[in-house]
Amino acid sequence: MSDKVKPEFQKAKKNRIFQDVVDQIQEAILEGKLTPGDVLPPERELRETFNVSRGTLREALRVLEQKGLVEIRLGTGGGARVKEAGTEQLTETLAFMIRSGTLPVVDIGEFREGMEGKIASLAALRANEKDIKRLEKILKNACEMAEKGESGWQDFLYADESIHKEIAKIARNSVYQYLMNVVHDNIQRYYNIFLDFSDNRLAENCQDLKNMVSAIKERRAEDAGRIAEEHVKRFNARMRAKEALTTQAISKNSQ
Amino acid sequence: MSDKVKPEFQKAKKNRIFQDVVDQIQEAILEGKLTPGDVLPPERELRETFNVSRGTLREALRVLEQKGLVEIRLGTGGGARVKEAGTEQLTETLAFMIRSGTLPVVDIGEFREGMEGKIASLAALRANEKDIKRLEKILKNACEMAEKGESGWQDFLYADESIHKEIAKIARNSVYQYLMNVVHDNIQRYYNIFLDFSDNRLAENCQDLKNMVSAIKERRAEDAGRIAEEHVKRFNARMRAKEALTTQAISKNSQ
DNA sequence: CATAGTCATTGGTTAGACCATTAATATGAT
DNA sequence: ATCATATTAATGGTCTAACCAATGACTATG
Repeated sequence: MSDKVKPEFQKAKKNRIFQDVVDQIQEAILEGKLTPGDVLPPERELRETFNVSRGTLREALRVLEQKGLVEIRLGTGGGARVKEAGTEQLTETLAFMIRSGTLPVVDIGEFREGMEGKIASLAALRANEKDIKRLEKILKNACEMAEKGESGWQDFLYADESIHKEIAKIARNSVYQYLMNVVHDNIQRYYNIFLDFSDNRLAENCQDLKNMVSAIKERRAEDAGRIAEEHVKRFNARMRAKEALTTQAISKNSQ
Repeated sequence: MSDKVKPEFQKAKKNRIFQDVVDQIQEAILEGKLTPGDVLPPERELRETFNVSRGTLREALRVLEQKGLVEIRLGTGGGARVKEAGTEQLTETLAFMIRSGTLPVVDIGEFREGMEGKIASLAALRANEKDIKRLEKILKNACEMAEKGESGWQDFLYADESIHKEIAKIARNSVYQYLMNVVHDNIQRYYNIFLDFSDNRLAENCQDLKNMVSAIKERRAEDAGRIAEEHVKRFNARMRAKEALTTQAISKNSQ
């Protein structure tokens, strides 16, 4: 039955020397032989170590830099520093996939429904008093903005974003927190451009937020999750409707 | 209130020429001026177009290649081809973050609980007859393997993976489907190494799968989601327990 | 003591050459 | 005529050697 095993190997990309250099340095980082903050020797020295030309070495450094593994500084005391593993790289790639349509926005929206629900549930289970206080403070601010009507609209959107991200933080799961941020920055913020005051239904949204925070405060995890999910679901439905209208208008114009 | 706006600009990375070349080509791809399959002119020609040295141009190409935007072939008729936007890049980055511990495995496990639940629910809503048939076929195979006891264990694991991925496909959401694959390949497969026959509780797992498929078939979305979530939750709990034991044993050894 | 200038270090860029791989084409044996 | 083999042109991969540009430390000068 071993013929069922899926190899999933990577194509052994030619004998490219710079790739070998990349692999060696990357491996050193993964094995902890190089840790964040470490500075690699100057290019002219590394060139000798690896016994490659400077050009080849630099191609390797470009790849490592693009992978987010090292950061390169200019001038005296400059050079390639091993970076703290971060999420910028992932974020950039995701952003590109969204912009280019590789990930359909409807799918992302739907994904967000489930994610926000789960996050709210977890937050309800894990919030401490300090968390609740911060949350209520932001909420108060948001609703004040909402009450100002159209003039407070932009600020409400900003406060709304803060609340969602704060809840993600309270859920204390780095994966959810990261995805939440990236989705918000690439989808919600994009959608908000097309929103106008009437779309936003400030009072309704504000009430949703209030209910959600209450549920979290009172540790009603299921409720919190359900409210959050419904909240996002309604938003998505409204955006889809708007999108359909836009598409319709465009196809009408192009006739 | 415009002082509240979060800029989130990127550091204007110095006057690096190759970066400018990267930006221009990337922009051309995003704008559709370059579409997948297009072949860029040879390096020696591009060098003149951008008025840079070949070395600089090649550094730009390395970055574009690393970003997954182009693929470079050798020999006559070779060159840089614009690639179909894919997920390999994202996958590689994620795999690195998991391997390096940037994303804690417990967080990923917890994330998976929610995700698998949601996927099962969606699958229940969207499965057609063909989907169900495929699913039942894989299920039957999996359970036969399970009944063989220890000898069928490895095959059961493989069939189990197939079922989960098939359900993700049925859910018809590219984001969930992608995340499911990446998590499975990087976490589940990793965990499986440490599993032994007794851990796997073949009969219990098989029953879970049966219940899940039934729920999907009968469009009981809530049930399907709950069963899937519980299934993963139990698995995670078992792995955490095992991990704690291992850690304990290690610290005992190192004393 | 402070300010401005000098200089060594290190990444960024250029130029030109040659090597290695690939696919098309020409050549030759059967 | 057909198929195998050798040639060749196109193109990426690598090397060498030089010079430019930014940076920070050191030094001289007021």
